[in-house]
Amino acid sequence: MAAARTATALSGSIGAVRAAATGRPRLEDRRRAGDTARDEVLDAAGELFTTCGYAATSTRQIAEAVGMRQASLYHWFRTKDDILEALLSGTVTRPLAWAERLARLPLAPEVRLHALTHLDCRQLWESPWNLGILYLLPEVRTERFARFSRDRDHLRTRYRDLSRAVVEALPPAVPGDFVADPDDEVVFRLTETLPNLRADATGRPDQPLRTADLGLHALGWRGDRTALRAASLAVSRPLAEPVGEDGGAGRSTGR
Amino acid sequence: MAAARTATALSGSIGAVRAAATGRPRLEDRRRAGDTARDEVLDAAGELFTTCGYAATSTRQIAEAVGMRQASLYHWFRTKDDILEALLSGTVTRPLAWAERLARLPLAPEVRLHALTHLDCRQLWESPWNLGILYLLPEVRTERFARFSRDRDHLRTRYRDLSRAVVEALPPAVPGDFVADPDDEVVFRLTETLPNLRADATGRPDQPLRTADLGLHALGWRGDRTALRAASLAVSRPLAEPVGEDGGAGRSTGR
DNA sequence: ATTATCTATAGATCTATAGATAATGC
DNA sequence: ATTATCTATAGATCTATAGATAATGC
Repeated sequence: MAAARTATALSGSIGAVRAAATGRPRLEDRRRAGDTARDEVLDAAGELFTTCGYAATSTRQIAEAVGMRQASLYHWFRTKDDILEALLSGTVTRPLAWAERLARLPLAPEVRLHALTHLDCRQLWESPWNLGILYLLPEVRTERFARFSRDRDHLRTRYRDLSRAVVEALPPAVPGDFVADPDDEVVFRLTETLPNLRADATGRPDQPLRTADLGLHALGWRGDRTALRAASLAVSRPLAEPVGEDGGAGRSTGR
Repeated sequence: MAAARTATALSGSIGAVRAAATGRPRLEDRRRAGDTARDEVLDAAGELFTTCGYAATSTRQIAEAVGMRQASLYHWFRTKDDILEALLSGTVTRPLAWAERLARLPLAPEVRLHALTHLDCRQLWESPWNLGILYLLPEVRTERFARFSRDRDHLRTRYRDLSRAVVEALPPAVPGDFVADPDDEVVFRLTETLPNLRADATGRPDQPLRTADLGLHALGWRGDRTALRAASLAVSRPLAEPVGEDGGAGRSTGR
């Protein structure tokens, strides 16, 4: 409880006091976000993978960024792949849980979809590193990361189901209307572009909310936007919390 | 003219007869699309970079895929980076040229935008390899590829200018309408998702046309879609041709 | 003479393992 | 005793260069 940290106050991202550590001490001071060494590694790897690329980042660079020796990484991860997988699956489990819970709440379909989009986009937009750009790494489509790919496919299906529900609830289309065949993938597609936007550093702070609006609009939904936003935000807040708030906490950086 | 190729009939992608080659002969037969050895290398690298990743692909693998020795690559490219840059800039010069020419044609803004989107998407969709997924490689945001990034920014600006012209020509918004502030980046964003769609092998064959429609719709344009398509296709056809048809020619493969 | 390939290799890395060591916990 | 680190290194690989060689062109 009283135990003072050897170095910076940076234990956990929230400044909580860390218990005195067991094991041989590091040569260098702690400098990374995360309560465990494992989290520190993930933080450093997140930065390096998103800025320099996966294969282009060596385990030595990761270790240096953490402040430990290269070989010490292997106490926490069996292989380099495992580090990438941990990062990837960390981004998809939460949206999946959100989708599941939203599906069971008694809400209008457009509120469900809007809330999911908003939550998902906010995570992509505000997480410490722009992890979304890792999705398209060719390496990721390898058998090695099949589990992650499957999870992401599930998420896509959630989006599609919700989109269909919204489309079915729409008033019947005027014949000759522009979108006779609404594209039920458009919301997911727009969500997927957030990492691009963020990489190009073009975005404004409210991009997640805008994207959620835009998606529903592209789907053909034409209700009262203000009411929709309010309802969606009301559901989002309690949903976002309990899963753990490591995400938006720390830095605002994150090319 | 008569000169028979040593091996397969695969000289050029179109089966044209290649002149007898100067220089020491290869140990292995030709097997790649492309008239010059340089093009063969680009074809192989396109496949490997998009499926295995850039840094994860070694120059030896590229050479093997071409059927030459690793060191021979360096007769055509100074470094491995140069290969990636050639592939990248190959995808962006054409859309830029299209945008430039479209801007000078006397057309309604929505036709210009639709045509550009359609052409650009078709290239992304039909080129032998899914080169679009290379855009997000973290390596690409390095100083090394600044030229490409600048070109792509120009293209984005073209999209934005055209989008603004479309939005300005719209009938004045009904107050309280969903999109009071149309997002003039949405068309470019949707175009950017084509590589994702293609990577996930979800798409239908008319995806480029659908995306062009979808973009205008998301922008708030509500005209006669059939007429728009027809006008856009009419402009697209002559524009697409003269730049050279290496793109859509060859295989239909291309994870 | 020019060109496009070849063989051989230097020098730099990179991942992962083996085993030693310096803390705490019991 | 357990844990988290350290040092040292094996073995594989990778990029790029130097220089030889086998064709065509003049």
